Amino acid sequence: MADGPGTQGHGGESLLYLTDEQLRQGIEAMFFAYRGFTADPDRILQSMDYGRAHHRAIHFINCAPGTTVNNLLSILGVTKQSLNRVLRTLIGDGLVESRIGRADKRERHLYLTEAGKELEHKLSDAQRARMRAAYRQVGPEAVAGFRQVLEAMMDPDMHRHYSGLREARG
Amino acid sequence: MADGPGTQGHGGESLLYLTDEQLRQGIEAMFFAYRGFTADPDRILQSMDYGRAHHRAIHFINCAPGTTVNNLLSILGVTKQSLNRVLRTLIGDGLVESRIGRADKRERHLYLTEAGKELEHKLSDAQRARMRAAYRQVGPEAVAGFRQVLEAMMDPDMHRHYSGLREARG
DNA sequence: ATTTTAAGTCAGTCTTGTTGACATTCCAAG
DNA sequence: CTTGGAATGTCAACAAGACTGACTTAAAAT
Repeated sequence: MADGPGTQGHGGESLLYLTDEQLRQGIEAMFFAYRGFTADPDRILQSMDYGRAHHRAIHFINCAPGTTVNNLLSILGVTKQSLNRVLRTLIGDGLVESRIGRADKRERHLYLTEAGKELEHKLSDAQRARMRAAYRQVGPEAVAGFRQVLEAMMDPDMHRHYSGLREARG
Repeated sequence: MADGPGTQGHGGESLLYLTDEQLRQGIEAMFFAYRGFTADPDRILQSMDYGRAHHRAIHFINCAPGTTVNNLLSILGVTKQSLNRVLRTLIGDGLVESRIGRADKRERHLYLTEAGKELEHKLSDAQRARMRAAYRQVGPEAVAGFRQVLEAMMDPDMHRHYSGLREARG
């Protein structure tokens, strides 16, 4: 506990970046940044009676068209009851289409309709705009470091989903 | 829309890190990483009938002892009513002390009690452990980049709070 | 034929956000 | 001094979105 600089038992390189104070700053930065990260889509969603839950569903259905409910469940890390409430409204509003699987008729495969794709674009454009501005401001090396830290912070299960989605897209 | 590589209008340096696909990956990484980021404290809190909101309040009261309710409000970005419910349980459980301001008797100044400090340590130790593991894994340059991107992603208001807290601690 | 799996539903609870109404305190203009 | 805002904080009621648990239906696997 309460590690100071140099108490890591290593030697040689500077370990200043591992002090409790540095870690605390990282924690706060993560907190404030995540708020900024979700702020723009949240504003759009609020004006149409949707919430962040709808955004997440739309995002991952768009990434992996034809995904099953079960698969989406494990990516989002929520219960099926919780997801189902969201999905029901999205299907009812004609943003998502649910097709019965032809191989396994128990499964429902999820797709965005044209209206769904339109909303997805609106939301991700807003989010990407902020991300792009930040990326452009700091340059490619900082972005590479950013991504490395984020990946290292994920739970192994989440990292599996993350790389899975990346590979599926090439 | 749908920027490809090199459509930024700049020239020279590689802008591959600004493609829509790269930005999309950054968005997903942020989503999954934030879940990991909060997972450990969430587990601790769940076992004691508290939630993430309690954690946030405790964290920032610890950073800025004697802060007023109003100040905490603007940092956390919630309504005073929402914060008040959380604060009431924390005060009732003896983790936070609320002292009436001597200059302005409308204000309440907030402090952690010994029990409050104990819980704060437990929570931040868990969160720092994950952060430290990630930091150690990727090295100081990546960490510097991580912090740069996070700062660039914050809303200006949030960035003000963030630097404010940093300066207050030296 | 039985069991397991995928999906959906209904009911109830909890956390945490919201708005609205209200009490207290401060301060400044009359 | 008094009175009328403005600021601060509290109480009450409600909504979104997460959770659990029990249950149904249909299809697949054994």
